[in-house]
Amino acid sequence: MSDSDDDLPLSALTKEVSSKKRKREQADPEDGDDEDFEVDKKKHKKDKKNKKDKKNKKDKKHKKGKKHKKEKKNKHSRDRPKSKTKPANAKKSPSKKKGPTIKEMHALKKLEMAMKAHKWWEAEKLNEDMKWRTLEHNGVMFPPPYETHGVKLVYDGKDVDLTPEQEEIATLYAAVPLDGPQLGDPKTAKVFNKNFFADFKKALGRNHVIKKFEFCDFSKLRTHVMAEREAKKNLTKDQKEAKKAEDDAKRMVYSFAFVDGNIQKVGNVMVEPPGLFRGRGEHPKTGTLKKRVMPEQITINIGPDAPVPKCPVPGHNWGKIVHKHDVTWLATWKENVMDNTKYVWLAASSGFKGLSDMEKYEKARRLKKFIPKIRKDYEGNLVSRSIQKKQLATAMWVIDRLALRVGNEKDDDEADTVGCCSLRVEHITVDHENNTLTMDFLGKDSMRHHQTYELEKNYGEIGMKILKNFDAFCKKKKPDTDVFDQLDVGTLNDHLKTLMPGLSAKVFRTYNASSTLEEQLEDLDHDIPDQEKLLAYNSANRKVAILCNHQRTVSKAAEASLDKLSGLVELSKRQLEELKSMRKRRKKGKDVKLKAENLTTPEEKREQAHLFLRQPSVEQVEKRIDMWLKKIDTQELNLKNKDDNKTVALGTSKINYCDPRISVAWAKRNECPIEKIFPQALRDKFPWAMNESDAYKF
DNA sequence: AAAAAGACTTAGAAAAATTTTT
DNA sequence: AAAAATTTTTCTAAGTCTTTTT
Repeated sequence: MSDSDDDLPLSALTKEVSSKKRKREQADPEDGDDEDFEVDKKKHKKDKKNKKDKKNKKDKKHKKGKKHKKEKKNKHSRDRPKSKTKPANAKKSPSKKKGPTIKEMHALKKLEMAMKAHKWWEAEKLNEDMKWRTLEHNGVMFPPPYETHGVKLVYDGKDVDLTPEQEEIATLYAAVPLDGPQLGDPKTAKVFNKNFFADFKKALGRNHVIKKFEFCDFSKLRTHVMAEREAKKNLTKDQKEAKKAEDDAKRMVYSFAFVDGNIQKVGNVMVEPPGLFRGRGEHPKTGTLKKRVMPEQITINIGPDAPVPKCPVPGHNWGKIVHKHDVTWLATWKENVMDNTKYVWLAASSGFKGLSDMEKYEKARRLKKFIPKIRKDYEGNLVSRSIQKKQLATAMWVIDRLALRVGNEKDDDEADTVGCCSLRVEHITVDHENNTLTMDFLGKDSMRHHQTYELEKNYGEIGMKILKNFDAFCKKKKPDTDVFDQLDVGTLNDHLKTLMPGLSAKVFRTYNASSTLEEQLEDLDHDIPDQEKLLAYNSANRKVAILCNHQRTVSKAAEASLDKLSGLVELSKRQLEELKSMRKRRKKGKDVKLKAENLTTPEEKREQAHLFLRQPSVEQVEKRIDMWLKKIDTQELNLKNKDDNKTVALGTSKINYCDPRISVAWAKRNECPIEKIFPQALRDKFPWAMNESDAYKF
């Protein structure tokens, strides 16, 4: 967007975009179907008339928006830092200068307000399989073309000249970290290198000097990639800001769509750039070249009356234009590695995403009401004479009580991971002595699920039936055969539908997570610090994350910081001991070691923090002992918290599983500011939940 | 009926932004 | 002011489940 329209109102802003579009000429789609093309032509004829209609609509909307804006403003001045509401002042002071210029800020601010003004969750619903009436957007952004750098790949000790295409692939390889999840693990690295080299060779063509991966030396390229990264990091603050502003400006054009006349944020604006496929775990295709996506591969979904955006790649055009009212994507293409369909969607804050999210939580609440009936259903069938029924019942118990995913079948060219229905005998251990069931398998994203369940202790008679069933299902079977050989996901979900309309296996996880959060969130003293409220919230959140097996790998940095912290605790404890002996000495009137005068390094200062400058009284020493006891307490608590959290990812359940109204209600009841527990993105994602009453029950 | 395609949600890693410590 | 630590956002892979095709 050019500078000139930064200060225009929203209606004018969009008009400007549209008029740009109108000027553009739509070239013939290569093999686009005739029907679609017809519509485009018609649209061009109608364009002028449409413009008028649109303008009227927008103006109306704008007025309506204003009313909301006022309400918003009041609200915002309360919960937003001053610096954001007063950009005019902040702008002048050089220290506070950040993000877009004030002009751009105005435009963005307006867009933001317009988006927030539209309460899509209160709007009238369209009929069942229609997601939109009108849809306008500016297409998708493409990654910039590759720029060659001329740094050489060394083969068998000699520099090799590569074409730009070849150089690009080699450089992509050089960017893969040697200690990362792909190349850091010898087993994965082997597959990665094999797949990469197969594609690299294809790009090199026949009879190229490069024949063997082992003779390729990427170190020059690697150094180059590192240097570029470093250079980027070392830009001055101003340079970084300028670059960010420039990138944002380019992105801006593509960042918004109009759905039924309402402005909405687009999610993944840019088509995925070329790269080396980084599958998780032992993925057979890891390292495969993910090719650059050309406009001809892209299908655009847009309203039949909306102007078709111009393809931004010179000399190219969109593959196809469609007007599918029953889907929510703006663009789609086929990715070459797994042959999967990729989409451009609206952002999480949009009505498209939000509406179905709301429905998801309502469905989970409905399940809560149905759960007694459902349990009755499967508990009876746990002892059915039909193996099929028994397996179905047992699987339902696993999904209900252990919160496992359903476990669809997977292809041979995917990582070998499982869920409930695809569990194999090798994943199960039944312990008849303790009456426990141990599951050890790789789940989604190849995350290990390793749990021992105390079936008798925690689930009594039902638990014993489950144990017996697992034993029976695994007996006399090879380790690599399915536990539930008589059951498939389709059958299971079909059965669930008979128990509750619209029910499927995944709803259990939502229900389970949300009700666990509600159970675990206790009401607190209002006058404790926010920090402690947050801790309480996180501990409830952690229970949910553990239930759902949401994990993260401990980064090196996290490991180091933990070590450092435990070092600090050790130090404090040593100092405490020293203080105690100091007390003894002072009681006997003996002198104690004093703090050195000229402590320079931080370590020295820390080491001697407990010492005094002159001989202390016994009382003074005792006071300090108390201080140190408290200090150790906080440090140990802090350490324990971090340690408990290090392998657990709290975010996933917050974003995807926990009904946000539970959190909002809790925050209200406990006078905990919502931004302590929901960062901006979450507040934007759940606007429909932000005003929930404090009495909300899931 | 089975397989494949399609559309959408869910997921952890990595990058970027922000806050805290030095 | 720089660096380190921590939090938040972005990216895209990997699931679920429904619909369409064979």
